[in-house]
Amino acid sequence: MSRELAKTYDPKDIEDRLYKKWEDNKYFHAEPDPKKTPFTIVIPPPNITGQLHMGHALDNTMQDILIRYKRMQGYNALWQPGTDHASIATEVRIIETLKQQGISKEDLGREGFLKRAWEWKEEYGGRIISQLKKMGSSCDWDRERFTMDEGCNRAVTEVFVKMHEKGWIYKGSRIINWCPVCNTSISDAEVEYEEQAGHFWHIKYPFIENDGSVSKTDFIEFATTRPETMLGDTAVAVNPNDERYKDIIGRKLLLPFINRELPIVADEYVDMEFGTGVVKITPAHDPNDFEVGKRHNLPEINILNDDATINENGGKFAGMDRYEARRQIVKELEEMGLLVGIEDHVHNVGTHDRCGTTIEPMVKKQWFVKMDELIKPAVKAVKEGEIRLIPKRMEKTYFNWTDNIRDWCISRQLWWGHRIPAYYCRDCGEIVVAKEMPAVCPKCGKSHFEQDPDTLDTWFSSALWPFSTLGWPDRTEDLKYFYPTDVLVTGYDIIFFWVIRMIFSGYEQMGERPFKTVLFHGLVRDAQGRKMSKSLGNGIDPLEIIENYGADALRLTLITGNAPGNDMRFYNERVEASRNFANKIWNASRFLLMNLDQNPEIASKIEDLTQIDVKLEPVDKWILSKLNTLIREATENMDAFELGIAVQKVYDFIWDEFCDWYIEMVKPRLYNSDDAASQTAALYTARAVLLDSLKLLHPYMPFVTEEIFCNLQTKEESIMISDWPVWKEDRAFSKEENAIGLIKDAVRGIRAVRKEMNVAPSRKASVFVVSEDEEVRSAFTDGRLFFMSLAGASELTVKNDKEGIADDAVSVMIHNATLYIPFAELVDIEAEIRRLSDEKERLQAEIRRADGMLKNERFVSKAPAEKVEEEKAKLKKYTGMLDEVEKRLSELRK
RNA sequence: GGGAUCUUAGCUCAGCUGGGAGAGCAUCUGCCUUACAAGCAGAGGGUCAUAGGUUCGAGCCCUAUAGGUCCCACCA
Repeated sequence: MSRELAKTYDPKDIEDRLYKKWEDNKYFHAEPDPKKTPFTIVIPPPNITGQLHMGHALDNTMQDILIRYKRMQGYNALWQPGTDHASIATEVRIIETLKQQGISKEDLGREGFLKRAWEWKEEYGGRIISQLKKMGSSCDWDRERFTMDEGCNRAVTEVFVKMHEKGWIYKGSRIINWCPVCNTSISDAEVEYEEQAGHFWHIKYPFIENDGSVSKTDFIEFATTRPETMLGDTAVAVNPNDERYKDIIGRKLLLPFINRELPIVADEYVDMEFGTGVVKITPAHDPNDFEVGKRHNLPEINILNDDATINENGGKFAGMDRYEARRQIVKELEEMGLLVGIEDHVHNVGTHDRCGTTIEPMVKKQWFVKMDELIKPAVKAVKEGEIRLIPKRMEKTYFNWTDNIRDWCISRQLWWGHRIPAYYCRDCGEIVVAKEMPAVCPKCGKSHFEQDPDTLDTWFSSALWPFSTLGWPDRTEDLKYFYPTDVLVTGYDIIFFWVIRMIFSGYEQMGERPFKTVLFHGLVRDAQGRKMSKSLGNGIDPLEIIENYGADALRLTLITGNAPGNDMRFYNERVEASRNFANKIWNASRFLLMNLDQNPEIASKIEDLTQIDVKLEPVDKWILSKLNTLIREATENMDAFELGIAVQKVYDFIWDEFCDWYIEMVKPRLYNSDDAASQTAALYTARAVLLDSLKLLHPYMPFVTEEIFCNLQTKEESIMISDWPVWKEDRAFSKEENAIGLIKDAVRGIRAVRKEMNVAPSRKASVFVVSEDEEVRSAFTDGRLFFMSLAGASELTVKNDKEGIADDAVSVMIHNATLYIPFAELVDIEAEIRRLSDEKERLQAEIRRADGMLKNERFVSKAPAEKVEEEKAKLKKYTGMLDEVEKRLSELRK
C-alpha cells in the first residue's frame, strides 16, 4: 500500500492511468453469458464532425452512471458505442473546407468527394471517442460501430428494400422543404421556424371579361408575404360560403407578367375572416396551396431553380435571385398600378436547422416513408407503458408528434450517406429497388442501370441503431442476448428526430421494443441561462473543465441538483464545489491510511477482519446503521432514475455523517494506543464505511473512488467490478442511532452556547449530564471520550440529579436530559435568562403544533396511526424539555 | 392558435407516493483543533408567484390569474 498521498487531490495524476488500466483489463467488455442478466445501453452516436460539448458530457455521464451501477450489481452490462456519419452536417463541413482551398464538390466528383469524406471520418471520427474516454465513459470499445460501416449499411439496405416491397417506402412528387444553400430536400423535423419582420404586399389581379379582354376597372385584391411566388400562381381561391365572392367563382383573372389565365376556385381552406378573404394559389411552392391544387386539378408550376433563382417559368425574371425578383416584381406592380399597399407584418419563416437558410417549399420527386401504419405500434407501446418515458410529461410531446405525423421525406440530394438502393433502367425507365444493382431489366431485358443519385436522411440509419449495432439483419448471439436494450438516455430535443423513429423501426424490423425506458435530460445552459452556442461564444468546453477540475468534478456537477428532463445552468462555482468534494473524500482516506500506517499491527490484519471479529462501539454501530440506510435509499433512487437525489444523499452522508461526525468521534480512540481493541474496531468501521461509500459514489465519480479503493485494500483489483453494497440486517442498529443522535444534539447545543457566550475554543469547561433515564446516562458514559472532545469539555460528570452543580451554570436541554456547563467567571445571568426564554418560546410553539393536531379529533381518527403516535411522542419529548427549561428559568430568577 | 413547463433563502436549484421547508454558492461570527483553509464550528435569511378549492393536513392535488421559458402548428 502506498501511503504517501498528496495533501490535495490532483486528478491529473490518476485519471488517464486508471482509464488505461480499465481498458487494458477489458472491464468494459461484455459478451453474451446465459448465466448473467444483460443490461444494455446504446449510445446516442455522436457526429463524426463533433467535438465533445456539455450536452455530450451530461448525456454520457448519465449513461456511464447507469452502466457502472448495473455492472457492479452483477448485470452483464453492455454500453454499445459508436459514431454517426451525420450526412448533411458532415457534408456541409467538408464543402466549407474545400471552399477554402478553392475547390467545389463538383470539381471532385462524387467519388473524389467521398474519398475526402472518408479521410475526414478517419481524421475526426476518433477525436470525439478519445474525448468520451476522458469523461471516464465505460463503453465497450471493442464493439465500436459507425452508421456507415458494413453492417449498418446492410441494415439500411435491408430495411429500405423490405419496406419498399411492403409499399411503405414510395417515390412520389410531393411538396418538400428545399434548402437552396445545401441544395437538398430536408424533412419537416429539420425545419426551424423563426419569427421575422416582413411585409404584407397587397396586390390586385385584373379580371378577364367574357369577351376575353382584360378589365381595366375590375380587380380582385389579396395579400401575400412572398410576391415572387405569383409567377407560379395557377389559381385564386375564395371560400365557397363567402357571400362577397359567390358570383365570381369560375371567372378568370389575368396573371401579370406571365399572362396566364387563373381560374377563381372555391375552397374551404380559405379563411373568410382573414384579409380580403382571397388567396392566390401557388401549388408548387406552398404546402397548403399544394393541397388546394390537388383538389382542383391545378397545374403545379415550379418557378425556382435549386439555388433559389427564378427559372425559365418566371418569364423576364428568370435568372434573378428570389429576393431580387421580389423587389423587382413589387416595383413593376407598383408601376402598373397593381400594388395596393404594403403593410409591416411579423411572420414565421421556415429555416434550415443546419445552416439557417430560409427554406423554399417546392414540389419535387422524392422518396418517402409512409407513416400512418408504421406509427401505430409506437403509439401503442408508450400508451400501454411497454416503453416508459422519464419524465412522464414527455409522453405529451411524443403523442403530439405521432398524432400529427406526416410521411417522412427520406431522400437527400447529398453524396455523403447511404445511397438509395433504387436502380433506373436507362432504356425503359423501369425502377428496381433491390439490395444490389440488377443484372438485367425485368421489363425490357437490357442491362443499362443507373443507381438513384440521392442518399438517405441521416436519421434513417440511426433509427436502426439499437439493433443494427448488435448485428441485425443477422440473428446474432449478441442480438438475441442484448436486445431489447434497457435504457436510452438522450435529450428531449431529439425525441422527434430519433427516439420515435427508433421505436417504430424496432417494432417493424424486430417485432419488439428497442428499449424499455427512455431517460430524458435537458439542456446544459450557461450561467445566465442561455443556450450554449457557437455563435454566442458562450460554450463551456468540458475538456477544459476536466483539465482544471478533473472528470469526476465535471460529472458530479452535471448530475447534482438536476431532475430528469430539466435544463440546468453550468458555472465554475458549481464545479469547484464538486472538486472540493473529491478532495474531501481524498483527505478522509488519507486520514484513514495515516492511521493504519501508525498502527501496522492492526493494518496487517485489517483486510481479513469481519464485523464479528471486532468489538464495535456504539458510534461504530451508529455509522454502520446510517450507512445501511443510505445503501437502501441510494439504491432505490437509482432504480427510479433519480440520480441527482441518490448522489446528494451519498454526498451528505460522506461529508456530514462520516467526515464531520464519525471521524471526529473516533479520533480520541485512534490516538489512544493503549486500547488496541477499540482502535481496531474504529479502523475496521471507518474502512468498511468508506469502502462502501466509495462504491455508492463510484458510478458518479469513477476515478477518485477507484484510486482510493485500491489504496485501501489489496484483494480486489478494481472498484468498478466490485459488488454493489446491499442493506444488511446485521448493520441495523436503531438503539445506537438514537443514542448517538442524542449525543450529537448535546454537542451541537453546547457548541452553540459556547459560541453565543464567546467562550474561546481553546478554553475547556466541565460538563454535567443530568438525566433520570438510565439509557441516556449510559449513552453519555459510553461516549465519554469523544463527547468530551467534541464538546470541548475538560471533565464530564454523568448523574441522575443536579446536586452539587453551580447555580449559575449554563444549561442545554435535550430529550430526557439536561446538560450543565459551569463557566465560572463568565456567567451573565441576564443573557442566560434571555437565551432560555427564547428556547422556551420555541418549545411552546412546537407543543402548540403537536397538541393542536392531537386535539383535532378528525386528525386522530383519520390520519394513519403511525403518524398519530409520532406526534404523541413529539409532544411528550417537548413537554419534558419545556418543563426543564421552566424549572431552570425559575431557579435563575430567584 | 394548441400544448408542456417553471415561479421555493441574496444567486443557482433539489424537494421521489400530500404528514413539522433543504443543499451548494454568497453573507455574518469565531477557529492554522496533528485528514482536509478546496477546511472546521456557529449564525442569519423563505406568507414555497397570486387568489380560490379539495383534505384532518397542501410547496406537492384541482381551478383561475399574472409573469418567464420551451415545443408544435403556420392565416395566405
